[in-house]
Amino acid sequence: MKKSPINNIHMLQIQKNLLDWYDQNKRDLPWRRTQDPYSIFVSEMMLQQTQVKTVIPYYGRFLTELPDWQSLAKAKEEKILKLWEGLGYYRRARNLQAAAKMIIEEFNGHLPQTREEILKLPGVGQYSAGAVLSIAFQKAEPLVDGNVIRVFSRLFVLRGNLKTGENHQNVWEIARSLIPSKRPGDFNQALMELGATLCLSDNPQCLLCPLFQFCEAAQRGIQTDLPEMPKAAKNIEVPIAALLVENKKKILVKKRDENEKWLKGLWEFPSAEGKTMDEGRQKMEKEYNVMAEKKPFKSIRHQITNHKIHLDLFIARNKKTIKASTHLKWVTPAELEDLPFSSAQGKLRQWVLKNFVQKNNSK
DNA sequence: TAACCGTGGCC
DNA sequence: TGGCCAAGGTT
Repeated sequence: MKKSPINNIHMLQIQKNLLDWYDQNKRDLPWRRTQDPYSIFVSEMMLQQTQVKTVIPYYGRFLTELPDWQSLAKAKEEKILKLWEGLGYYRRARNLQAAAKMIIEEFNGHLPQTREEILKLPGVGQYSAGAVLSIAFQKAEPLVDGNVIRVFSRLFVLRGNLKTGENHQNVWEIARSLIPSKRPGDFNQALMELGATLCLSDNPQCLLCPLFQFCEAAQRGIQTDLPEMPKAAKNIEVPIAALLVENKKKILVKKRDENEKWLKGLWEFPSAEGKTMDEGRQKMEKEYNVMAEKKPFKSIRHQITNHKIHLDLFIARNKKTIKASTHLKWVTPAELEDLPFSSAQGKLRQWVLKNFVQKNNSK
């Protein structure tokens, strides 16, 4: 174990300055108004790799519809995905329900209060375990997220990629050495709050920072050089052709199943990836035995992590009726709106509801 | 271990 | 406007 970069006096002052600053400056966030472990757990799942501003509207809606472990465990997956629609990383939503079921079946309806047990829940890693234990149960458990990494990298001038290997372990050890037994949840949140509001990646507000006098990087004027992040992966272009098939005022949609690579359980216009858009379109014509127009009805560009998706929607005429199944469905415009869609295909849906359906109804 | 999973906001 | 990134987890 590496020696901590701080002595005891510094540690106490850092704790005090940070907590005092937090008390004066913390944002009024909905999950800071509750002590309910379930609500806090839901907030932490939503906040994984997702900014506070994005989560806020989802959080209240979700808890109104699914206020406790029981209702979440019993809910239809489709309902949960609809509440999650647009938030991304949809595996989180499915894991959340799996966690609710496990809590009811294996933990007597209550969140476990040890790191070892809470880590057994799907979708809970070291960060979320620390967050829930400290915030909901006042356990002196540390947490490390992107904010903490950025703050520590500057406070102690930690170099290299802090997200992997030995460096990452070191950050955790510092976090553990710093956590106070009094108000651990507030301390953890204060650390993240600092990273989210002052210790910013691009333009850190060092003059307002309660830790300025302790910050090694600020003293040396190298705060914008830290943290040292690895280069992002190169983007990959992905053409995807989607079909708009209509019959008797109903539209054909497909549910993505379990062997899909991503967006599992979400609905979409039937679609196929190809090396080129032409190839994708022809795949679809063959699979559904339809004739598609050569020109797309609507074209969307969408970024998913490092994939640049070119999504084209082609109007198709069916030669014979396509049979519905569990994964293939004919829906009315109203039903179409109620299905959980991904963001990219959701844009297509919006366009269809606005332009295709209206035009169709008026003739 | 490193690549993969989504999205909207930001400059 | 294109590239980068955020209260991470999983495999």
